Amino acid sequence: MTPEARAADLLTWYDRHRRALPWRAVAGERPDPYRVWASEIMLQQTTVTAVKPYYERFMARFPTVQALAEAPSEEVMQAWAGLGYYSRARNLHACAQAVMENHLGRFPDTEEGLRALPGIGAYTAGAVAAIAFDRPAAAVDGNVERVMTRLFAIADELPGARSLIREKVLALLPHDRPGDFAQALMDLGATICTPRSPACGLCPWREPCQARIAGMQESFPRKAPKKAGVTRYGAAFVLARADGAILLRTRPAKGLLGGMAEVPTSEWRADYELDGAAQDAPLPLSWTQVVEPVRHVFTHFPLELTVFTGSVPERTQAPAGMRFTKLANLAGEPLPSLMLKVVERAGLYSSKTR
DNA sequence: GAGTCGTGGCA
DNA sequence: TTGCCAAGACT
Repeated sequence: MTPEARAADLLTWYDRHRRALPWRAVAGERPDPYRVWASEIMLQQTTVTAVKPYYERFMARFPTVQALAEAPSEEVMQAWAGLGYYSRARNLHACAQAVMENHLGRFPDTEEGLRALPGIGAYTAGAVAAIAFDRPAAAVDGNVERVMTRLFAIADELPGARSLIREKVLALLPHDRPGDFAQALMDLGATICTPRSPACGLCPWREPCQARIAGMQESFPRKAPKKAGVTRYGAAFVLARADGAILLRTRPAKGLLGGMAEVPTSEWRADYELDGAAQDAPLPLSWTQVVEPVRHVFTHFPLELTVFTGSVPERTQAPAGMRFTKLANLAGEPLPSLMLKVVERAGLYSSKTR
């Protein structure tokens, strides 16, 4: 079977089974590059289910690349709060500004041009070029890696196998409908060629699939085992002022939770000693330890924060570099999920699902 | 190439 | 409950 015929089988399947997604143009209509790009950034390492509500709110709030570029960064971070990987939001904002300043408000329509923008790597450049501009580009994400390693029974471990996978995708690219081909490959991976219990019986590529023929579909792709991180510990201080405000500060722009809001905390270390926690408090006063600590799991380490609560009179001024925010205005702060958990554990706030 | 960087859902 | 991981980029 020729590569063209193989691609045609996938496109036929796609025409029947394509998912309707908020950022996806209806068949036959030209997608908005801004919306395609924004959705691709949000979808990096993030499930469709998690992205949907964020995407809708984000588009309502920042309808155009110009609106996004002109927005204050705190507002962008607030809109992203809870989605994770916050460098994406910082790069997203920087990218919008670069598009306005260097590209007259239009996204570049080539992989190379897109790849040069902040936050756009090999995958996203290919995806936007293909989906938004119908360029014959390979968009190799986790779905595509899974589909291709199975189709060709590629036993090399990831990420080493990426270049080979990319070659395989390029060899299959149809000269018409490359955008649909990219989306079809991802839909196939997301709905049929799933990590566990793939629905091979429904797959348009079940016959040529080398992994399925060997009965080994679930053993692809092969990945090196990742090592577990060491748990870190620390203290978090929830200070309530008599007027119903709590003490917050902004984290440094780069690094973990960069640019996001937090309650004051100690350092987070594997050997943190709770006995001396009072010395790490933002103010010297009578702190009350909450019995059950907040547990949170980051990608590379688990964290256990012991929460301390305290209260101060209404006239109290915030220490340098910190601020008091009314609980009623907490939703306007760029609080990551971890910090929402901390404030909830202190008994001061109850957040609905974001 | 390997480490950093979030979160929530699910088996 | 614990472990795994989802449309990756950057250093």
